[in-house]
Amino acid sequence: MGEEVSLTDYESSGGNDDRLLWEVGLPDVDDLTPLNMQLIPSELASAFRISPEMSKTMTDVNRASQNTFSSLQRWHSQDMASMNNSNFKTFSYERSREETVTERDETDLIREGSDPRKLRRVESGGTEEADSSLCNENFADDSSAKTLKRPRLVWTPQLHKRFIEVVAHLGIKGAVPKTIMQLMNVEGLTRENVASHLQKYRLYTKRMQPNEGPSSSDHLLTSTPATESMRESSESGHLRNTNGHMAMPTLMPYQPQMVAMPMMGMPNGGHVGMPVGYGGGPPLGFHHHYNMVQQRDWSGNNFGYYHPVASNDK
DNA sequence: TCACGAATAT
DNA sequence: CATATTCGTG
Repeated sequence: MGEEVSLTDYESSGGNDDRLLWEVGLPDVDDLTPLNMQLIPSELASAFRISPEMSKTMTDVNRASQNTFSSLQRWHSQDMASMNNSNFKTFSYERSREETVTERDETDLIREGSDPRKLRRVESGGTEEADSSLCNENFADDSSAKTLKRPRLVWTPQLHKRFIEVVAHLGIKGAVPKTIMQLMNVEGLTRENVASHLQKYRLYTKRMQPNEGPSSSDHLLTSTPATESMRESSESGHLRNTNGHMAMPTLMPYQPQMVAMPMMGMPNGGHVGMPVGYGGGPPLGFHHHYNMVQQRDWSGNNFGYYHPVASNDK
């Protein structure tokens, strides 16, 4: 459950700390049941033949924590490569799957940690932000970051959803990589990542406009380029800021979480939200095929690689 | 110099 | 396919 939180803030760049957010509403330390406390009375336990190993010592607890941490940190580093065989990877990967399937929606959009390029984030406007959190880089060890190649980003349904939401709320006009990236506020996400995804998105988007109506199929396919009616429906005007940061806690016009997407494994049925601001009668979310094998679907599941950890979200 | 985005490359 | 990278352009 919430283990993914922010241990990975290697450098939370644009984001403001999520930690605060995560802390809000959480029980106080003393409100929590001590981890080393027995949850089941021994009599009861024995009655149900529950493991006799229930009482844990603080040491045990700590050890467990350590493990958790390590697994969360596993990425960084090329070591990943070396220790690759790792069960770590597999481990968390599988877990994410389970969790994802269930229903958690936003919560974790994220991505891994290391990050090569993002050192330069502060640009126009921003004065504040950055710095403070930037330096973190927990494991300064291996040079890390820059120079390192990060694993390919996998656009999980969550990420994609975020993406769609943001794009939808910026007009066609404001939907450019940098801005999108900023609004998504996902740790580790780079502009390139977004640009690439956006390119594909636009592609699908276009491919759907010209209505499939193969009407006069054969010839003349390119004839109807028209469809030019673009207009951004939503006045994207506000929140744009366009430049550094704007952390974002305040804006986000859209509701960040409306969970429950009906579309999960449906074949060609539902579509994800479509961009409200995209050309006239926008195409809907694209998704591809149906087959749950191992494909990813723009509308739903993907069983991908590492599923990042999370942070983000206002 | 930087960011876009189309074209290419993995 | 899905992503990443390159590269001409504004």
